[in-house]
Amino acid sequence: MALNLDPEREFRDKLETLKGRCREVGLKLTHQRLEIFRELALATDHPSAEAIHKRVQARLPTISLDTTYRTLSTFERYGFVAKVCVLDDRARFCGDSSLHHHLLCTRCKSIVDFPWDTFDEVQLPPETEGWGRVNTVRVTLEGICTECLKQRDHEIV
Amino acid sequence: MALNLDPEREFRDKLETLKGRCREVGLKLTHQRLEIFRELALATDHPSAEAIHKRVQARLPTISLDTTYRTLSTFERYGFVAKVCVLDDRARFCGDSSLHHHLLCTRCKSIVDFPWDTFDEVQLPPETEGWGRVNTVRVTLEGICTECLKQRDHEIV
DNA sequence: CTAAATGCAAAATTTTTGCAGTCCC
DNA sequence: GGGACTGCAAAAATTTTGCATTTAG
Repeated sequence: MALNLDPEREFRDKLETLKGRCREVGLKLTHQRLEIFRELALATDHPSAEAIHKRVQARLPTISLDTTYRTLSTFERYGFVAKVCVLDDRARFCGDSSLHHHLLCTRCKSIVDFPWDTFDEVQLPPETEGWGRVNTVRVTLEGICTECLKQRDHEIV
Repeated sequence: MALNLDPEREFRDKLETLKGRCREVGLKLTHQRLEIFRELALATDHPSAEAIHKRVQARLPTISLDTTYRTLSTFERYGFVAKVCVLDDRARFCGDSSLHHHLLCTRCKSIVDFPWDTFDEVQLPPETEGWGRVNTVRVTLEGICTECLKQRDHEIV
């Protein structure tokens, strides 16, 4: 959702950050990695590894699917991108590693980000005390998006 | 977490519900389905399809893995069990279809349920308005459980 | 120049499917 | 008894890996 008035500008900033991080940890910034990162940073639809691969192929026709997997895995390990789960079979990815939550349409599997500032400071319930150290709070709202509600009226779920 | 003073008793209640629901929708209650349901209803660790299969094999040595998959899929379609996502590769299942949330240890991948009564009536942020119809609110707290914190001291995440 | 990354092909893993026989209702 | 369900085997789908070659730093 996070309004993006100048996506290209924002992308350039993200790219600078990426370059810096890669230098810090000794990762090489190849064409393939660069394009995969661009695709994810500019995408708003949380594509799967295969979808990312197809999109990147438009710019780098020779990129292989396994490199896409390897790169996503590497990026995820360093926190440059995030894996999002859809209760489906394939993983979906997110170029925005800042804190946000997800709206998931269980019919068309679309995912939309949304912020929830007041929730970010919410107090966790007492039942979670003693469990360990909580690092991230992820809220997923499941439902049916307006598009799908329009299309087919009232089926089951 | 939900304290279970008499799991067998509670299981019998769940079983009656299952029988009723199956009759309603015309599903046959086979040995295989019964044992898969029992395993999940009594489990607290959100096993994978393969783990469920192995456990059920102790009682039904001839049950096949594909039947396990088919049954879990059927049960999920009817809402008798739930699929839980671990950002890992394999799906994990939950025999408790009532409203609750999850604590996920990113190190050992253990999942613990917890209730959050005050949260259940929380007001969603304005950014979600107009998206569509929200059916479920799922909160996942990611972190490191005490067991893992004890074992290996302070590694990266 | 050198270690790391890529592409290819092949494998591993997880999940699904067709079909003949079996079992619940 | 009849249609739904199971087991078997085989396939499909997703993700990972070994190795020779290429490339970034």
